[in-house]
Amino acid sequence: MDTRAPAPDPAAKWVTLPSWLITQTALHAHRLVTDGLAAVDARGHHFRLLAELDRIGPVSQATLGRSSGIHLSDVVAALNELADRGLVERTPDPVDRRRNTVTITAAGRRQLRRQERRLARVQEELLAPLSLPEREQLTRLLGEVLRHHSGRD
Amino acid sequence: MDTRAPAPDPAAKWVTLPSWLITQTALHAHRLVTDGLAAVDARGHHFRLLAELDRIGPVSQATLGRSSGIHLSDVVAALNELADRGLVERTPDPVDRRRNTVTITAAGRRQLRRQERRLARVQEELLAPLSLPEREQLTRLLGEVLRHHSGRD
DNA sequence: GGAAATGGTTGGCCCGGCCAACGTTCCGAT
DNA sequence: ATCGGAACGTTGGCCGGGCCAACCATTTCC
Repeated sequence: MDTRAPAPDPAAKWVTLPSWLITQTALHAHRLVTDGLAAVDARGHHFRLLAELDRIGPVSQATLGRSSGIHLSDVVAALNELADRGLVERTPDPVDRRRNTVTITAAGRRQLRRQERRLARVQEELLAPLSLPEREQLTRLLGEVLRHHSGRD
Repeated sequence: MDTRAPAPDPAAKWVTLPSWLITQTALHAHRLVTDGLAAVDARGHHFRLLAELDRIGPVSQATLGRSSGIHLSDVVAALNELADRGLVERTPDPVDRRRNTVTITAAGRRQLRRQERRLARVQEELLAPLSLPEREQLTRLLGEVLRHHSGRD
């Protein structure tokens, strides 16, 4: 068959619903990010975890999950993959034996830099059609909406 | 354990990346839409299919999939569910026996109205923190980005 | 000392987007 | 007129990201 992503008929009225515009734009953004990260053998979770690890230093998996907004069960899985690649180290916490202390390795930091470079280019690509003030407008508005829906929902 | 959606630490620098803002806002939008539709026992695909069916009249599944931007294999599944609920009718096309002609029923149209009402309220909820001109700005900018990434990728 | 909370792990579900394979039917070019 | 390629419908499967439940070990609080 086809088989490819068909773009919906622009005449449909629902394609102008804000919820549609946002989720659809997000789909493209997600694709760009996914592809960009895949080019350095990573996925979204990997980046977020490494970035937080680099920012806040060695922590337990639970606090890492909290500060990166990733569900603990997913943290476990992603951390396994990162550890397999030697980008991260898991060592038992001597003071609290329930905990694993997770530390980013030098290789992990290098990989993080690669990912950051990649993602920077993705932003450029994503917002290509917008002028600089428009980009700022957009991020401001999105930030506003996001903040509103973050405190409580 | 927790178990709840943790919000990432706002101090992380990656939470200001446009790609993050968009996908994250989309997550909230998606939740609102999903919940709204679930309240009338529907999902996104159902709405899109019914809406297109109502707009363009009886068509084959393939063209329906194209005009609603849904992969054919997913159209089949969603159509099964709609047919089970009596919201849609599948009749073999006499002139081309490969095709099924899909028609929205009266009940389907009523259900569509319910969904539309629901979704209208979702938009309100989603954009609550924005003023009217801001909402227009946002939809304009998103539309722009979306258009840019739709021609080709 | 014992109940409750916390940490890690495993296994599973959902939605939406996608792909591959297969049988049926139709159509166009030779 | 035939025969190859294309379109149609269907099934079954994969992926990413978000989530939940259950479970055991450990620790903290009463």
